[in-house]
Amino acid sequence: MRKPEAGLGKENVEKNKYRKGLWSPEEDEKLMRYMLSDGQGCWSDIARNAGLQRCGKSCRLRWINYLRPDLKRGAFSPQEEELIVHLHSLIGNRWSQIASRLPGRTDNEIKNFWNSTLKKRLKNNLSSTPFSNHESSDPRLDMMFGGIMAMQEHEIMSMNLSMDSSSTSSSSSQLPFSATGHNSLDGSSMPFLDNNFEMASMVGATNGFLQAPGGCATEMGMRMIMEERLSYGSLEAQRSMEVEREVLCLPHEEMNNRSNFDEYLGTNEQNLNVEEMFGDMGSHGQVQESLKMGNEWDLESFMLDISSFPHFL
DNA sequence: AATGATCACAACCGCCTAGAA
DNA sequence: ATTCTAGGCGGTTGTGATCAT
Repeated sequence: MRKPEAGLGKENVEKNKYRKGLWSPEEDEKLMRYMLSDGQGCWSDIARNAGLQRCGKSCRLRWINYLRPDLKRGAFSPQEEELIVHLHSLIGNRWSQIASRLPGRTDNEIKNFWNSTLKKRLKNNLSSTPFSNHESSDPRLDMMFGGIMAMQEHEIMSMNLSMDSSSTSSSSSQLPFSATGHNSLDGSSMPFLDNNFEMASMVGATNGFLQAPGGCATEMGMRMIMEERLSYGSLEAQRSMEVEREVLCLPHEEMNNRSNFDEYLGTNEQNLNVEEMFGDMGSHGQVQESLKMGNEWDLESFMLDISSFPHFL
């Protein structure tokens, strides 16, 4: 539940000047008209000049998420869904980054779609069998997932994974891993039992990406990544990883239709490094910081750790 | 028809960062 | 160097619509 209104301090009096809640068609029209005719200046000025009793922040949100002319409306296409799942498996809850690869879609829209639809769908897939009813193209993959999912809580906790899956505040979202070294893999937040499926994003992290803030990669995403790995020879595996890196740097135009995207995946062999990939995410320093803290995680150590489980490989 | 449950999505909140003062 | 402000982001909540009973 939302916190109750705080007392009537000066700040609250200031805040109360502004209207809240759903936007009326009149307000939409005012903002739209102002933005299309003279949409300049900071958002608080825009709010004032457009004659709205809204704070600038609210206007910004409304414009970005609803009024912007270039927004794509309607249901997500299967290609978009697939792309969201894939990108999420790689970078987690970085909705704005995911949205930047889906022209006409907003981070809010994708986040809502994920939380209300995709997450549930993936969860249902998971629960229909002891592990999943997903038919892997490679039996090794099913063994691997079976092994992972069969891990007991104490076994997982014994893995020296210092990751922060709390992600309940955006402060944690600013750090790829917990700056405090806090290991949130306690009994209350098992990576495979909550909605986040942390381990999947850890595998994503092996592609050269850091684990997403708050984890939140999916089993399906993990499978997609691992299937790609297994579908290539060892030499090809490296190329696959680079292709994934490329995905996150695709210009919008490349994503506009699936055929372009497929063609892109099939032909582009450029090398990119993490700095290039994440340069626009402002996380370069965080990447370095995370590595300094010794919180990095890699597939090899993951494989070593889980290879000791009796039902694995 | 009434009511409660569920869903989808709009909007807000709190935090962070960058840049200006 | 510090403070302030705007903008950006992810998490969370509110609300209307739809469905099930």
